[in-house]
Order: sequence, then structure tokens, then C-alpha cells
Amino acid sequence: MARPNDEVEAVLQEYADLVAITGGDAFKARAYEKAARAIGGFPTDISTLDAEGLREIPHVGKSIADKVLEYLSTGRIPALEETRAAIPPGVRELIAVPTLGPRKAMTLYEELGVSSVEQLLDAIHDKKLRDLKGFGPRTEENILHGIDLARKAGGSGGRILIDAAMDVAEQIVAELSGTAGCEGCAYAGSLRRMRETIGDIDVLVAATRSGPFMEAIAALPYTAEVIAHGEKKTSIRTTKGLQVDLRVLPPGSWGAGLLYFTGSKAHNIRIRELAVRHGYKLSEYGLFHAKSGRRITSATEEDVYARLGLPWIPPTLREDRGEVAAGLRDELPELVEDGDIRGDLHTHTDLTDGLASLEDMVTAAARRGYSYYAVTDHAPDLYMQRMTDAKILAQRERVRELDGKHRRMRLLHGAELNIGPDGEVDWPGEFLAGFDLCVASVHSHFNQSRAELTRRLVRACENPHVSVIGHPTTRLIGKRPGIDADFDTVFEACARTGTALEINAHPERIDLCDEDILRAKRYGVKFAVNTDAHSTTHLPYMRYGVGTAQRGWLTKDDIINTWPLQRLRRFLSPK
DNA sequence: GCCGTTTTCGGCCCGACTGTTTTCAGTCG
Repeated sequence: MARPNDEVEAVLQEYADLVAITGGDAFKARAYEKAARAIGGFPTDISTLDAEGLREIPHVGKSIADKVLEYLSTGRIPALEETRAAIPPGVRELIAVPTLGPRKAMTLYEELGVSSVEQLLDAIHDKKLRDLKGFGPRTEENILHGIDLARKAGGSGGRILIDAAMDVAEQIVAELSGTAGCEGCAYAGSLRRMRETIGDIDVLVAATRSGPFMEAIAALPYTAEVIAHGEKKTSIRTTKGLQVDLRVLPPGSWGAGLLYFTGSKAHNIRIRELAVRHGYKLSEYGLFHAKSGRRITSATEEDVYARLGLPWIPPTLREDRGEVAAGLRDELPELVEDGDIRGDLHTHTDLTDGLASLEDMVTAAARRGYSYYAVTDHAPDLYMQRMTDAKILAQRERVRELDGKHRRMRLLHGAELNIGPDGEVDWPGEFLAGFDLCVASVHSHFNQSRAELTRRLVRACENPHVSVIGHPTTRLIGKRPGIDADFDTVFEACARTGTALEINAHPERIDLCDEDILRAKRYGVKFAVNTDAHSTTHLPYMRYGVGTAQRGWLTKDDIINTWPLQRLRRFLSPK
């Protein structure tokens, strides 16, 4: 089930949309949008807050706090229901069509009575849009195209997994970097912030002449369509339906441009407000004096932040979750980095469902420069893996033989236990004691009650041999929601028992996610960033786990697989 | 509707591109 925060976020966002559609005060609509986002991302369960507590959430004032309380106690907000009554639900559906916004949607409804995508298609077919002011033949085409795209994107909201976006972005950056006149090229946007899914890719180029880059991107083999083509910006759609926006900036504007296009939007608004308070104006072209219009700086992100009294803020923190305030106090966390990771603590081989042999996995891991590496194949309770005591003990022999043979990397022999319906795991304590570490994860019975799921995870934490809870929510992005356990209780149990929570770096999982990490950290939990690699090609997924850990404000000390082996072993020893 | 070391009123981030316009509204990020 959705957290109350998510539910209220959706309700407030709906109200914001309806205010915009009905032509209400645009600032009021934005106020509701801001409050919706703030509540959705707020770490505390809002159903536990009173009016005073609610008003401590940014952008939540008296009016919205009252509406939230009303919603939480009655499930209704009269003001919202009145507005709903005036506007059929299908009208709101219209603004989900690209190129259709609240104004056009309302014109369609008022003038033609259109209140669904179906009716809109009929109206276009009957050429009824031709008579409307502001609607021309191209508008019709764009709407038809937009409907088509929205349908193809389906329920995923058109976002793709981070690794797929990263592949495309790195190819494009390589291509444009090699184009003559390129003085800088990088991807920005949500990809640079390492969000778990990516809506579109933003690529920046620093150059004095933009033409060659606009032509280069339009000519890429996987460019299916040029959506917009201008002097400063070109947007294309790839053959896989991914939108890429290319911006070419004067080299002197690089820092301000990179800052602007990295976002997030909420972070940008925050620092622009800061700029205004200093008597400046900040745009993608630089930081300017508001009055004289004279440029102060824009060459690097560091320069721009510094003039606003801030240290450089890592992109993964730029989500308006307090990073600006922390920066002003010089209290930004020293974030974990890729190079801090000393080993991977959750990996598989072809002894169970992995694709590569033990030797190949170990060789590939050593090549990554790890100082230790754990092999954690599935245990017997996942019976399709056909694990036996004899097989895992034989594997242990081979692991011991390989230990230290590859660039002196130390090997840990472990297992990924299955957390059964009652919280039990595969082997009794005396057998588990033979492992260097045990990861324990939920693999089935996802639909138990909240109480059962919670008790199940807590019992696993209480097992003295379980050191890490693997992919704690078991979600698969775009395919399966996470289990409905009371994770605050689970986090508390992890902290109490000294059990680490995994940040599973597989792009389909990213589990825990950034918001869960922020919540868990407040309980004093430790984390393990693991790839759950089933092949050598999965080992590089570590970067997505580290990015997610950064988004959760984690430092080296929070993450057990950045620790020296001795300290790690102490953590892994039976509790 | 929210917010406040210039303000409790009067602001609210800022700019690019498209399509319909002939000076600008709407949408998007």
C-alpha cells in the first residue's frame, strides 16, 4: 500500500492540476504542487503529525495543513470535491498528453465539451478543432502524435531504467566530444543526479558555434525523430523512444549551464531564490547583478555556488531535501564515492542461478581493484536452485583455494538465505556459523499481511548469523511494487540487532531506494552497497548503488563494504 | 496558497521553442 505521504501527494497534485485547468491563480496551483512534492518526499509518516507538525513541512501553511488533516481523518477534502464536480475526470487526463497543457485542455472542454482522450480523437477527426482560437493544423498533428506517444509509454510514465539511459548518454557524449569545436561535453539532468529512472537525457556542449553539434545529434544512427531544432537547443527522440535534449552553451557559461541543466528544478528554484536575496539573478548563462545586469561569474559550478555562499553541492544531493541549508551551514555530508567501495558482498555464480563460474566472477572482481569479495549463492530453500549442503561446502573449498590468488583480493564465503513466510532461514545456526557472512532476502509470499511481513523481516534481523538484509522491499521497478511491511519497525530492528540493510545496485531493483535510505539512516542503521551480480557484466552496476547511497546522504562510515576487512569481519561475526 | 535580515503585502525562477500569431500565448523543462 502507498504511504499516507504518497496518497496525500497525489491528492494535492490533483487539486493543483484542477486549479490550473479551471484557470485559477497560477501561483496557487504552484503552491499546491510544491506542497505535494514536499509531502511526498518528507521522511516522517504524515499521519503521525498534528497541524503544527504538518506546518513544519516546507510549503505547507495553514490552509494545506487543514486540508491534509481533513483528508487523513475523513478521506475527503470538500474543496477538492467541489472542483472535481465542475471538471470531468477526463479533462485532467488530457493534460497528460504531451503538448496539451491546462489552458488548451480547458478550451477543448469549454468550447467542444471534450472530456476524454477518446472524445478528443473524435473531435480532431471531425475537424472541430479548426475553429478554435489558437489551434491550427500543426496543433492537431502534435496532439495526435502526443496521444500516440503517451499510449506507447504506457503505465511506466515513459521513464526508463538508469543503466539504459546511461548507455545512450555516454555514447552521445563520446560522439559529440569528438566533434570539431567541442570545448566541453557532459550529460546533466536526472541522470547526473543518479535518479533511479530517467525521463529524458540532457546533454550539454560548450562551444562557440552550435550548428555542427545540432547536425551531429540529428544525424546519429539511432535518432528517429527531431522534435525541435533551434540554434541553442535541439531535441530528438531515439529509435527506442527516449528523448534527448542537446543544449549548446558559450564556453564561458559552462558552469552556470551545467548547474541549471543538472537540476533538480526544486534545487534550482532554491538557489535562484538565494541569488535574488543577494541582489543577483541566476540563469543558465551565469550569475548577474540584478540591477546592472553585469555578469559576476559562470565558468564553473564551484564559482557560482561560492558566490552564493555555498560549497559545491554534489549533483546527487540536489533534490531540495535541505542540501542548500546544510551547505550554508557548511554541514554537507562527506558522501561515499565509487572509489571508497572495497568489495561486493552479494554475488552469485553458476552454482545456482548465476551465469559465470566462480573463477570468472572472482577474476572480474579482482580487476575492479576490490580488496575483498563475497560469493553468496542461493541456499536450499529456493529449491529451483538445487542447492545442497555438499555443494555449498565443496564451493567453500574452492573459494578457500582461490583466496588471495587474484591481486591479493580476499574472498569471503557466504550465502543468500531465503527468508521464509515465518521469518525462518534455510539452515540451522550451527551450519550458518560456517559462513563468513549471510545475506538474507525475501523471495516469495509477497502478499502476506503487513503484520506478517514485518514480523518476518524482524525475525530475520534477530537471527544472529544474518548480517545483511538483501533487497529489503523486493520491488522490481516498473514491474512489481515493494512488499507492504512496516519498514520503520524493520529499520529499528536492524539498528538494534546490528544488521545492515542492502542497497541493491541492480538497475531493476535499486532497493533500498533513496527515500528509504534517508528514513533508515535516522535509526542509526548501517548499509551494504551490493550488486547482486549474476554475471561479470553486473559487477559495474556498483556505480548505481553508490549513486543511490549518495542520494540517501550516506558517508563512508555508514557503509560496511567501505570498511577495512578487519572492521568488516567484526561486524559480520555472529551478533 | 506560501512566505519574510529590505516585506504581514506583494511578490512568487527563468528562458527556449512552437504555432499561431504580426507581438504573443502555451507548453516544457
